[in-house]
Amino acid sequence: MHTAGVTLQQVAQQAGVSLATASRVLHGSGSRTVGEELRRRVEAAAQELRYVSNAPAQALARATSDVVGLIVHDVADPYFGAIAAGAMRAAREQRLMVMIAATFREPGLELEYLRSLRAQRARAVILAGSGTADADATARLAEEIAGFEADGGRVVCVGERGPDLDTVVMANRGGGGLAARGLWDLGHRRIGVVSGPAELLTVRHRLDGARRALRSLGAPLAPDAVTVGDFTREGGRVAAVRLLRARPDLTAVLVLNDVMAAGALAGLRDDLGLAVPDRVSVVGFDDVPFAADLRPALSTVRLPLEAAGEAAVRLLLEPSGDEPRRVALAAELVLRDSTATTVG
Amino acid sequence: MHTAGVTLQQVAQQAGVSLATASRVLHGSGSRTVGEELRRRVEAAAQELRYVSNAPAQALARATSDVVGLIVHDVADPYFGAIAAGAMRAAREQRLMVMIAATFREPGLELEYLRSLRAQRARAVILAGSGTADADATARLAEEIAGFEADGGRVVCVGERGPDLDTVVMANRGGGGLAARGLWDLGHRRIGVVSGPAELLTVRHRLDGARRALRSLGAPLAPDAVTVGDFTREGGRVAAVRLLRARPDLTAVLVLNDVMAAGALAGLRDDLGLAVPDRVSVVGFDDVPFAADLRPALSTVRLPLEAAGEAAVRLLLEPSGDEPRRVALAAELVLRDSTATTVG
DNA sequence: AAAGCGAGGGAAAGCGCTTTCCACTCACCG
DNA sequence: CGGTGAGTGGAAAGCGCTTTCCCTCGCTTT
Repeated sequence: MHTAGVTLQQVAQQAGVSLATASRVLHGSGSRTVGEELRRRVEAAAQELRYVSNAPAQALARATSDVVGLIVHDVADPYFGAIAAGAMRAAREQRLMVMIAATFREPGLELEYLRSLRAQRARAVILAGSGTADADATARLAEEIAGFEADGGRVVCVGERGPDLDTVVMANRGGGGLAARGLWDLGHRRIGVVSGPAELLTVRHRLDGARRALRSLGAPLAPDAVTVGDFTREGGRVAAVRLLRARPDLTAVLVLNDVMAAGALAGLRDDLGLAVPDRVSVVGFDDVPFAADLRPALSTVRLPLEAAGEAAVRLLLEPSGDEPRRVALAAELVLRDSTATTVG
Repeated sequence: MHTAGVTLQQVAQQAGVSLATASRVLHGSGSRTVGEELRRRVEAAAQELRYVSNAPAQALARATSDVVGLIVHDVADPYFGAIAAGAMRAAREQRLMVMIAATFREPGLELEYLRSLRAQRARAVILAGSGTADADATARLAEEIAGFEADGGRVVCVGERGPDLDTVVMANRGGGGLAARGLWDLGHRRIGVVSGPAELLTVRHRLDGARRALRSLGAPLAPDAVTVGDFTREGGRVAAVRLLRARPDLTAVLVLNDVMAAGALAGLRDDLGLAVPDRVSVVGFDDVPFAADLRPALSTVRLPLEAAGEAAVRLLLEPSGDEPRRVALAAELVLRDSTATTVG
């Protein structure tokens, strides 16, 4: 396999120059120049032989590559899709190749892929998606990250993972507060939360932001006003139904991501027959592309997902300093049709 | 960069064995066995030194790698998200790494990424997303594909690209027919189509399937009943509005993908004030995850997207034969709430 | 005019790994 | 008992490229 490839050696021969010269013409890193005549000959030969350089060989000789890894939970999730799109756009400008790995939400896989990327001698990896509160998994990940960096690679996170890592942080706490206050301003006093798995840091922060805001507003979140579901559409549906059965007095619910919110909307309508927003207001989180197309159009906390992907790639290019770098991205509350004022 | 890595040599030394033996223990391809005692020592040493193999070096020595490329139009598009998810799941089982490249719908980029993957000595590449009818671009792509295969790589397409390529074909024609007949069976006689860019093969086939079905039903599609828009939500909205302004007598419209259909639904409602499905029925194409969450829930032609991604990876693993391989995947019409019977 | 210099070219030493040979050790058999 | 061959271990030749070091050459300096 892959035996038939044309080598630089052959190009050099055909051009009547040395291997070194051919290398300098075709992949030269600037420091050395090659005379006009020879340069022309080499380029012509490469063209003619349809030479394609051998990236692994280059990576070996240079001890670095143009590959950057992107580890996400799920490629089909619009949240990660948006981040990935931003990252790939930025990567393209830097002529980097992006290698995406999906963990399907298994922390073990995350570790495995990080190792694999390390084996690839990827120049950097972006860890997108929330870290978990599982101390053991976090420690092993930290160890692997340290190893990766020791090998000279860069690691940047999108979303909180730990204080020593370069990260693009999105305003999860801030967004949670924004949503809670937005609901409050609409007159809502009995607000519930449909949360995701508590071990996800993102979820914790969002919930925490909402909780604090509500407390400072003088209406602390009751324990039975929070319910947990899977971070999927179905999880959102089930949890929302459970929440409103337990607390039928709630007039508004904050759902901690849009995909779950889509499920919640369906559950409230189809399973419970509750009108949104007349009977209960719903606010989502993320503002994924389809949020505006749900009916009622979903009010949600917008996170600059694509920008986060781009920021991550930019961060990658800066050498890591002594201080961990942080880029903070703000959230914004987008009120659409799933929220209404209440007299209650 | 990447200088600090532990090498196999060091592991061998620490274990007191030769490089060859260490290689056989750690990456051995089965043909040779190593004695119990030495094997144990090597494994212990690797563990202790935290050895991580150098994939580029392996790729160089073996002349093959574990990377497979996946070229899509847009990672944020749920259509590709689903295909990618299927592919990654299958790849994982085979311990392959998937490298995703997004072309953002520029044919030139597709070529560039294919070259780049070839340079990486990727074991295979999956070309997802429709080919184009542009003969020049297709020819240059074919040439690059031939080069890739000459180097020993495999190429598999998802969606029609050319008769000589191994491909996973989805029933685009069949699906178009299904949708048309479905609408017909609901009593619709004046049916329009919101199409995507005509140079996309997928679009052509879908349109062609609908056209044929309608013709055989005795109600050929009038030229002014077809309108073209961008393959995006906004493109769908604009085109649908244009179509129904030009042909207000239409009682049903087939939109050639779900993302566009979401836009069409919005346009018909907000711009034109036309009730769906009472005044006009809408059928989409693909059945992306959010289709059921649109209101009215979108009737659509379901394509087995994840299965297609998986099938592509499986196809990759089979050696390419003399005959190009084809895997055909069926479409299915899913009737939800955006379609209704009409009295005609 | 001798020395110094910068620029362009090539030889060759790796980069870290796989794999082909070759060497050696033991049964085991004729 | 030499011969045979299976089972193991190691030496070493690459894989295709980058890069250091050295050499030559044509000029400018003093």
